[in-house]
Amino acid sequence: MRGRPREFDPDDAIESAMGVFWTSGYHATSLPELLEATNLSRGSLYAAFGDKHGLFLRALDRYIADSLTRLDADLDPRKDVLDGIQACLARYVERTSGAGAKRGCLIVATAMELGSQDVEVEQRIRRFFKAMEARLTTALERAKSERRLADEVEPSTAARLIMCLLEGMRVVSKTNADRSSSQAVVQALLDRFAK
Amino acid sequence: MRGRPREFDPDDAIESAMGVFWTSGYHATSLPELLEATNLSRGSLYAAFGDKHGLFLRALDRYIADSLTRLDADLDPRKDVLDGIQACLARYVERTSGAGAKRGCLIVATAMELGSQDVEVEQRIRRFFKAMEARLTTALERAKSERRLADEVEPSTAARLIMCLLEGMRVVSKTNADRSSSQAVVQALLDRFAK
DNA sequence: GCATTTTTGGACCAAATGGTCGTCAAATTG
DNA sequence: CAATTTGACGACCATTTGGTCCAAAAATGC
Repeated sequence: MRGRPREFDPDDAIESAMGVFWTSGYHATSLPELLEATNLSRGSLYAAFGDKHGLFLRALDRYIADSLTRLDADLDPRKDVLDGIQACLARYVERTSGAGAKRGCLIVATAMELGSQDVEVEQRIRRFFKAMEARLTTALERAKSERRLADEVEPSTAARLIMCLLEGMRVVSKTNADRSSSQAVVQALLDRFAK
Repeated sequence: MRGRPREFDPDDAIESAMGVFWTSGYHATSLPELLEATNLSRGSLYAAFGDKHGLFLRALDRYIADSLTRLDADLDPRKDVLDGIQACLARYVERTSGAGAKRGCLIVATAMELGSQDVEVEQRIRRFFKAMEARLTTALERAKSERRLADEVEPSTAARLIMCLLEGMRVVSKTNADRSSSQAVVQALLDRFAK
């Protein structure tokens, strides 16, 4: 027998929970906040996700998946490589300006808060950075083969550099958001690395 | 009348507290942990520092002061500019390798955890980044005037770029520490910006 | 030695924490 | 419809949280 079906959509709940974790971080988010955001009762939440930690992992997975989806869209191999990279950088400029800047990035915040204490989280963060680095490397290798990169620029190193730069922008812009300065930074980067 | 003098050194207590906050973050650090690390009783700690938050601010101030001191040592205007910048970068490579990498950076962690919720913290973090950016800018301007910088490199933009890159390295290396890769990144940076 | 001042340490507190559980409602299936 | 499975809800729980307070001790200055 199937029994009574769920009244709520787990995906919606995860999405809502993600928003709270994103805004407040893991430890600073309390169960009551999660319950209010998801419109769930304690019982339902625990039945569906195990516990706070389990729900957090689901929310983190969602955030990571979204990020990689966007990255893949920007670096679409059917588009012009440099345009793709530029689009990717532009997205980060956008995210490090205005209201979005203050909210920061769930991945960066989680890496710093739990990265070295929670193995399940650590795995996920590590994989994300590996994936991001790999995608950037692929794009840069393509650019290189098309002779669109400055000489002596090694794709995998440049990929790591760009990744670090972008994540660092998210950190700094948490308190020192400045669109034009972010803009100038990525422009300077392109000027130095692209032909 | 003077009354009974303190039995402990507040600076030592701050130092110990800083270590705990550095390892665990603000919210994840409990009073008992702080008491054990500082060897203080509740009463003494509250009399001396007000509350957990007050102690945290003192610890953060200490960490920031130490960081700026090191930066000033590296970028000493009496030394060769490029050597100074190189030393500064090398220090970050060191800090993003091995055990230190997992511990991360208290400033970055705090920026992400409290940067947009705690005004006193926000101020301190903002000032730190401003200070770091200013010092890098000054150094780069000096390099520029000595014609040691690649043409078209604008000091203040490059300073912001380097700062973001370094802080980003601390984020990424929290879970993906790799000395040779950090090394390669800063080398690539220098290759592209210095003459 | 005495009075005063300050520190110390821990008992104590209210509030909030994450988590469990039992009861009732609801939908499905035969 | 009846039986059964499952979900929803909120009361309840032990623990831990950050914080207060007070009695005792210790060092000072007179």
